[in-house]
Amino acid sequence: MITIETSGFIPIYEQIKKGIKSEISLGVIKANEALPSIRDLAAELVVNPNTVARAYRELEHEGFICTRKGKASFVSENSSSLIQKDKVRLMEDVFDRAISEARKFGLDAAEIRRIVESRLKNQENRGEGEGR
Amino acid sequence: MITIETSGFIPIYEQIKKGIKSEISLGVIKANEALPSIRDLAAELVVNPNTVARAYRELEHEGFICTRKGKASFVSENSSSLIQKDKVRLMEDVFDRAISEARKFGLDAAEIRRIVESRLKNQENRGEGEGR
DNA sequence: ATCGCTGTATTAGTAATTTAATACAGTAAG
DNA sequence: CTTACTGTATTAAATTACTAATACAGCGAT
Repeated sequence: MITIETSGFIPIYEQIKKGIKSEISLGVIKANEALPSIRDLAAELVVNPNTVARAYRELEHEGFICTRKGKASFVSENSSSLIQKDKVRLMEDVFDRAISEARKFGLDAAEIRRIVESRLKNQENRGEGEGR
Repeated sequence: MITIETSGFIPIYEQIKKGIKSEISLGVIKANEALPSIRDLAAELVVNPNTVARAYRELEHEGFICTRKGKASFVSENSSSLIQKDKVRLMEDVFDRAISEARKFGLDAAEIRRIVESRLKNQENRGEGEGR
């Protein structure tokens, strides 16, 4: 289930893209399976169909899904390996950003490790599947 | 030195706010010292003065700096303790986001620790003071 | 062919960010 | 007082993301 954060600065179509990648990565949607239709997903997320369409269009352009007009959008055959590479890059990026932000505030490696540990524990206690 | 990322999704005034907080936190600007003038900083960052003014206005509203019209904006007397609290909150937020993103892709705590370690090492090797 | 679903495309409107050009007001030095 | 610097305020324009309404085109079942 994809969750949308309207309060942040991250565009909805980016959140949708990341959400789809996540679901492919987790095997919630498998290769050659159909994604939800643009209109359905838009209704579910309470978002404009065009916003979902943009996410799908970009995912197609990046090779993760392929689209057959009139039928549906499908997870690409080779999505697994693509996602795998993308996942590594994505995660490196995410933590690089977090760490360099911490560095900007003068935290050293030890303090960063401490925070990560504390947040890992904190999130474990608040139930597994909850995004927020 | 504050760096602005125009390619991202984060508003410039937010980046400036974070940059100032960082410099206060690091002691680059100390309590009761004057910040660069709005026009100077705008020229340095190649940004509109209004954008810097907005950052200053919000920082003042949050209590980090105080402004004397006709003179300059100064770092607040009690900025240290304020920043300290804000820093903790900010860092928790940053790593919460990173971790919950990782969780969305099915990474467990061990894998997250491994990535954090690898990125910490990676950034050490690429010189200390570099943001990117 | 018609109906109902799919994705696609176009156009227009709203909201937020940023830019731009000004004008105003306080401070300090000449 | 004049000059030159501070921050502040206002208004308009440009840009971008998102929303909204609508039309078009492909696919498949009836």
